[in-house]
Amino acid sequence: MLLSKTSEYGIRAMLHLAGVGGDVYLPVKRISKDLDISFHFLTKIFQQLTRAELVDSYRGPNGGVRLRCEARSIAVKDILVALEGDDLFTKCVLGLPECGEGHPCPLHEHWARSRMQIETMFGGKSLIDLGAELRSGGFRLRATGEWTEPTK
Amino acid sequence: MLLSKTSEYGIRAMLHLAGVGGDVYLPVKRISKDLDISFHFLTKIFQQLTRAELVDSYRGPNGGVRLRCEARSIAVKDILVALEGDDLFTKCVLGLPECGEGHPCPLHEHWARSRMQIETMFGGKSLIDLGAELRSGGFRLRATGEWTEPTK
DNA sequence: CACAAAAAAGATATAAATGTCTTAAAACGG
DNA sequence: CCGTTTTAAGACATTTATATCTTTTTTGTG
Ligand code: FES
Ligand code: FES
Repeated sequence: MLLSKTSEYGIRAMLHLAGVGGDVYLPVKRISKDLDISFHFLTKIFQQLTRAELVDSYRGPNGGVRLRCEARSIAVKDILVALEGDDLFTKCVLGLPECGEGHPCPLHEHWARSRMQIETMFGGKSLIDLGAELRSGGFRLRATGEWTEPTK
Repeated sequence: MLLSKTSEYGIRAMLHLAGVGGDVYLPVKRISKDLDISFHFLTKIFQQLTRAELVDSYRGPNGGVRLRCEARSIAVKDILVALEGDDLFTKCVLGLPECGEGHPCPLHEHWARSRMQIETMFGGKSLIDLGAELRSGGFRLRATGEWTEPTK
């Protein structure tokens, strides 16, 4: 309910890249196998992330995708904004137009606070940091099995 | 992105009922006009809420729907759970099965905390209280125009 | 009983999200 | 220059969410 499949897959894939780290290109095919996500669907998602300049892509043998060097401090929030826009961080929880103090819905005050906490949660930690935690072990990015650096 | 239209409409309609208060039945037709929501769609939503025993319904002239007397302390969270299940309050933010400390995703610790704050936010205030605030004025439940008690 | 009001239920239509398949373009290696 | 690997792009299929329309059942009123 909270996030779309597109966002879920996108975040998982980006965290996978963050775990690998470095400046090597990882083929989308590889990622889709490692994380058990539909290859073609994931391709579309990475096309969006490439256009949003969060990843570099390169074609041909030894090609693939990797985190952008220039934007290594990107957070999960940036992925969400690139894939879905910033609705989650700006819109009225009841779907009313122009959320603001001017004409609040009955939940506005409460939601505005929650919304900020969510924004901090998604925005507070960089992919770099999350990638390091991932390498330190004990986390997963797919249904079963702990995360491990992809071999080859 | 956060809530479905079903949930948005359902919450708005229930808050409208809470604002009216009392034990009078309000026709769905009336609510749909007051809040500018598709009548037939809203009907389906109230059928769910009736089955979930959050509202009483009554057919025929002077019929309609009203908040259940027995469940006057219901919160927005109860509406959400009735209409969409408790995924928002239990599931992994990345969509992985069996969210828990046992096999956490990289966001688990962060999300688990946010999730609890969201649950508190939606669960903390009763519809009764929100209805009273609504009557005190200054809030809206539709695109434009402050909320007012429906006449007739 | 006849009629109108209203929820309940069912059928259908439309739009959006998700998923799959095919072709094209870029890059590399012989 | 040819074949392979890879992203990019486009076309299509399936499923789910949203929306509308029609029919049935219950209830009250005259
Ligand atoms: S107006 Fe509804 S959350 Fe701001
Ligand atoms: S496992 Fe992902 S939020 Fe708990």
